[in-house]
Amino acid sequence: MAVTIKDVAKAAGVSVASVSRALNGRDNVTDETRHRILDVATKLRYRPNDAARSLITKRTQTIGAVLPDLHGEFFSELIRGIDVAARAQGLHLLVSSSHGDVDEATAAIRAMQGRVDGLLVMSPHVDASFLHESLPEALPAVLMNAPQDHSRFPTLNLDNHGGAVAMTRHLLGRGHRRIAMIGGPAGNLDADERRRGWLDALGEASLARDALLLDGDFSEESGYAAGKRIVALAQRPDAVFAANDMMAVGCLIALVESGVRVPDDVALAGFDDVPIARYVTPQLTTVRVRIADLGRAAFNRLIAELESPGSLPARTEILPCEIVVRASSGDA
Amino acid sequence: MAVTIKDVAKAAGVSVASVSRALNGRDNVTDETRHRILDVATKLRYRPNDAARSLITKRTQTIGAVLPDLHGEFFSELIRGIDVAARAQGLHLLVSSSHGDVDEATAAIRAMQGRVDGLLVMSPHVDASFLHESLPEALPAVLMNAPQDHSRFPTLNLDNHGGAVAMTRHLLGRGHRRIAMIGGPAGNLDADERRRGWLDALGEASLARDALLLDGDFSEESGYAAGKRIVALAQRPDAVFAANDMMAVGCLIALVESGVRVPDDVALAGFDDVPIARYVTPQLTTVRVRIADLGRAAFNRLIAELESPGSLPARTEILPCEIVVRASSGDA
DNA sequence: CCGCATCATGTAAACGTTTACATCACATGA
DNA sequence: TCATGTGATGTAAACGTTTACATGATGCGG
Repeated sequence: MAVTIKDVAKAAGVSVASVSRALNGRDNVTDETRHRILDVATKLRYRPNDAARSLITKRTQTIGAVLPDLHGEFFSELIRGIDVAARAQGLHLLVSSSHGDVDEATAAIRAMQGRVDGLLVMSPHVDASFLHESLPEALPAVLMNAPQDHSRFPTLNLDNHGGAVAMTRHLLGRGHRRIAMIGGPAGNLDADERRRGWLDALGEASLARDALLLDGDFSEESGYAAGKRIVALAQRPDAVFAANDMMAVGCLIALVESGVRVPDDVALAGFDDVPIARYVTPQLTTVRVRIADLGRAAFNRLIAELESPGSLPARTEILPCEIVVRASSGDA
Repeated sequence: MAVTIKDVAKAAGVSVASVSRALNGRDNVTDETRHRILDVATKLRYRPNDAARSLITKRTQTIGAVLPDLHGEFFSELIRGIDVAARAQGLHLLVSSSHGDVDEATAAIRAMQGRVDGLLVMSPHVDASFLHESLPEALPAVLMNAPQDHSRFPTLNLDNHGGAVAMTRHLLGRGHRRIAMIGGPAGNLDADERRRGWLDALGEASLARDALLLDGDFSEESGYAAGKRIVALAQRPDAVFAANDMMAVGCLIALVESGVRVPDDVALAGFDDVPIARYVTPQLTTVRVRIADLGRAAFNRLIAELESPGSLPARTEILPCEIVVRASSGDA
């Protein structure tokens, strides 16, 4: 029923080959015939069948994004960044998000096989190396926030460690000595790196020995719970560094509820710089991660890989973070 | 290079037809041969070629989502809702977002043709009817937040009008009489409906005559600007109803900066119930829209359409909103 | 034991492209 | 004038499936 290349060929009085050539901008077609063909094609509202085209070219003009169960702003920034970049290249974007664990992500990748020309994978799971192994050999892929242990794929990571070090140093610089951390979920790479950075910076100041680490899972609730625990502590920390902003916000609410003043009694810092960080009172000191940049960089890397496969070494790139000092760490 | 159905057939000692039948769960295959085929297939790591399959079946197992330039939470909630629902059905999700105007959206739809079995389209543009006309006849589609003027597609809308009426009544009930609105961008359907609801509710109270409408465009900055204008007003309103939360937040910041107390001097309300609404001080009274529900409902509608085309009438459904009273409207 | 229905399996066409190769017209140079 | 090169166009194979139809075996009633 739909109009095919044959219909166009017939109507234009040429062969299908010529139509194909004209439409794909090959140079071995007379300008005159090309024009005639193009005219007919638009007149007939011809649209090439993508499936047929993919079948023979083995290209889908689509890239896939496999993402973990990210929340809110992070997620939208990332997807939007990738989407815009993809559209600029005339590529489509197939997404599969909210994968809680490596198994789900692996399944998603498997399902995308054959539907995409390349893959953008974010899997902040420490056991993600297994996932990398299960990525098909032939499919170009770029990893984000992935463990960089001998992966055969280009990888882009945030400088979680560096950011955490910088923030901890900032708090030390403000004169704080007992700097507690609310950690992220177990098995999460970002959380691990941030914790490590905090510890390292404390170590520099010879304060690592009695460092206080509270459990958290990146949720606001877990931050709130941690805040309540802090309030109940015999000896309160001077400062609390939450492994992400939402936990910092939860903690802030808990502290305020209990009459603990921020930053006067306890300084507070987060990580991510989500929009909310600027709207809480006091505004939250945090580490800014340029998530849109991450998405864009990963996409560009993938494009490079698509255009000349194997040309780039599969090295790991680290995107810097910067600390953003606001009132919650005693800005004034 | 990749293993095809022929390889499986050869290895299993059967014809390609039998392999196809076995893999697709047809019943006209002996259990014994089916097992053998399945065994061979997994052993060979066979994966059907989607392009070839699509070519003949005319199905892509993919649905497309065409979205406007939504921001943050809205966007992620929606995509995530659709994604989860799609994956549950074994469908893939092709997204194309951040379309500022109808032309971009139309282009996106055109590009998706042939790649998707159905379309979810959100286009809160008042001139979207043109877009509907350009949707291909054959492609099932469900519209969200669309003008419902004789569209031939099922449409799901939020009850913007009802929500605005309810909120305005709430403010009136609190004793406010001069209730200003910060409006949304021109040509935006949601903004229009919210404004209309506000005016209607004022009309009920015979207060529509000197209603004060301030310009805005849904951005925080425009809310801030409106707030500054309000501060400068000779006769300030008792209450401000912003057409969305981000403008309400911007306005709040402007008011606080100028020493205007909320809600004591001026009550404030927003629309959307984005997460930030709960974190500002005072917490923001707003209208909750269940965006995830909208996505899910639209998706289910689309699935129904896919399974039995034309069975459902293309009627418009309105999803209710509920008002959430918090401190900014004088909760205490 | 024959004719017939039933049912598993095989054969081959079809889906709509791209592209290697063949063909053909024409210009060029000797 | 003829061989040869060039460049546009046509022919047909190939891509990897699904499926209508053909085939052949098997079981059954008469």
